[in-house]
Amino acid sequence: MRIGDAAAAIGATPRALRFYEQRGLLSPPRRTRSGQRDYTAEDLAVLRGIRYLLGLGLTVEDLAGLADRLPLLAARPPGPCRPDEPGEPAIIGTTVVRRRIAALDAEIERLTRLRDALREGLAPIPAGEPSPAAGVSPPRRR
Amino acid sequence: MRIGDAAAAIGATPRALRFYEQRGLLSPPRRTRSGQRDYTAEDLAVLRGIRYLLGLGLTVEDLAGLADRLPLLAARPPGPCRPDEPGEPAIIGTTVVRRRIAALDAEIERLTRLRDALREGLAPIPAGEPSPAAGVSPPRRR
DNA sequence: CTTGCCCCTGACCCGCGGGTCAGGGATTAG
DNA sequence: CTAATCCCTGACCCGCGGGTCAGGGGCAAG
Repeated sequence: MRIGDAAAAIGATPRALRFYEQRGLLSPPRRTRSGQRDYTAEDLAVLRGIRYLLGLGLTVEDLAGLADRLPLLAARPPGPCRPDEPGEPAIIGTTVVRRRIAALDAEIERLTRLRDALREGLAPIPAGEPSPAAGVSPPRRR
Repeated sequence: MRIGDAAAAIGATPRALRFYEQRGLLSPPRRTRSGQRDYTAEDLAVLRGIRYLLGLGLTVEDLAGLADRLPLLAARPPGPCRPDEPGEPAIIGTTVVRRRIAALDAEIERLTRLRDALREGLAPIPAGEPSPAAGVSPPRRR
């Protein structure tokens, strides 16, 4: 299956598939004699898993760190993950996922505070220099 | 007052001050004969207002749309804003602020759903193409 | 006069998940 | 054979709030 059809099958674009490959989320698919990418059904399953996890809020970088487990996840019989089972792909419960949840929590709290401050109305503008940690610019990770 | 001192006084950088000026948040300050920017106390007050509102979550673009009201806000005696008073700078209660609050609400809800899905554990990967509206990529405004 | 710090403008850089183009080759239908 | 459609790589683009550099001028102290 060539890249255009594969992309359409999972609801993505050819560009996205090449991008995932470049970032190491997906092992490079076979090529035809003329150099065109040829995706197998297993590749499609892995790609669906990638899209699913991205949709859950994980980043491309997160998934690059889990790349070796992604085929296992895709091959696993459907059903909720049991992180404590040995042999589970253990995507959930990994450090990456816990960190992402913590990051989401922090971001949610930050936005909630902002919204409340804005809703509260305009308090007097503090005279001194605003605390630099007040974060006028969004958090630059790493 | 030259730009370095002005920036230090409000807890920003010279670059940020030039940036606000370029984006129309701040009316261009006077220049010395040699072309250096010279900030007055009123300029500093407006700048503090800008930093404060940015810290509340408004964007530079939002403030550019309110630029004419910012000096009024800075000159106003301190105290909470009463949006219904005539003559108030009426920053709060303007369309811009309501839109920003709505945007924050939407973003908070989106992140909350993501976090819950991630916390929930790994549901089976849906077989079909993931709904393209599921927003694997963050919302591209406008 | 020199040294050292400040200021000027213009231009490119960041993260993130790709979109979009440019220039060239492959595949397929008619 | 030709035309249409696909695919390849490499490079630049987006928003956002500035950071950082490059190359040149200003200004005060010693």
